[in-house]
Amino acid sequence: MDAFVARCRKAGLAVTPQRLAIFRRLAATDRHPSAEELHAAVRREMPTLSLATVYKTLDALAGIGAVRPVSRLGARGRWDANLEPHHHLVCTSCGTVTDVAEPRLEAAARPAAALAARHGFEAAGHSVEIFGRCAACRGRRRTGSSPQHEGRATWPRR
Amino acid sequence: MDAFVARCRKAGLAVTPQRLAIFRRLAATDRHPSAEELHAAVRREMPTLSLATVYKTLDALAGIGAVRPVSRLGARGRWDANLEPHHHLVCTSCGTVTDVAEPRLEAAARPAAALAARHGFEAAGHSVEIFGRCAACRGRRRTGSSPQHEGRATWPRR
DNA sequence: ATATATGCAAAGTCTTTGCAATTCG
DNA sequence: CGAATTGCAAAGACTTTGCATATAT
Repeated sequence: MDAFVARCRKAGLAVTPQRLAIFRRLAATDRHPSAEELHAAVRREMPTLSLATVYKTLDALAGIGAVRPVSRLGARGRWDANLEPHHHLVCTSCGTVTDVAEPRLEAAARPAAALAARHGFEAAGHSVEIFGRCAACRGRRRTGSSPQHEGRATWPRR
Repeated sequence: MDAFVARCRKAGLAVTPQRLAIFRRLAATDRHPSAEELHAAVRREMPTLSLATVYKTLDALAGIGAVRPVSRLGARGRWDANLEPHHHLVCTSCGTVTDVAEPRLEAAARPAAALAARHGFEAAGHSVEIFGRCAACRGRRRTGSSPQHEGRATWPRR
């Protein structure tokens, strides 16, 4: 919690009761709540909290890397007809997703099935998501100088 | 394409021009389009196609495993304050996401950075998504007898 | 004091649903 | 022909935005 406050200060973000409550709640669960679930939960102790503030806060905290979306693939539905095992390079800057087929990555995830079984989980498949910056975005250079976390939940549409 | 038709027939899904066009388009790209992007694209050759049909079709095709959402994590935004490297067991039946920390998976995914670099991609991290059925859903038993693909894009909210 | 953040309400975007007309098997 | 599918329009769900008020530093 202290680290969180320090992080906010360092980034120039005001430390408000709302942000503290939202972060505390998110840090206390591993259930990967949605904005609405967080809102409902935090609201019990802070009944005036608005849903809009939850959205704004998550965005702000993701921006400083204090929090992150569960998947880097963005919040919108995207579809694939490629049923072969393959993995994804997800650009956290522009949001493009590039397929990669790499047998070594297959082997890599092999311990996964055993791991899953230990949780009583019946694994049907897996996929590896590698996130970072694509060639095009690297070429474009970073705009700012402050550390980039690029934790936004969605990206501009193509 | 023949395989697709066979798959529909086998599953008892009617083979309509709309479904053919949507599948053909999706199979022809690796850009992981959204429903709206597909609609726009297919519409050029089939101007009467409605967006609602695209949604219904993707859902139907995912149900027979002919198509799948890019991520099994669902289309809604979910958040995480756990910044430690960890992976996810995603239940394709109820949609719950369980964290797993497994050092061996870390090591195993090491070829990822090199792989990404070969694509001009600057990897910042990765995560492994293992999908299947969680213990609770296995206990609940399958309802039907036909093959389950459970490719739906979203799950009922908790 | 002043720049930021909050809360509200309205607007915007994405997705689902109900239903009559149409099409597939 | 009977069941399934389509297109439309309306409803629903989720997220963002503008702005006046309140708050953090």
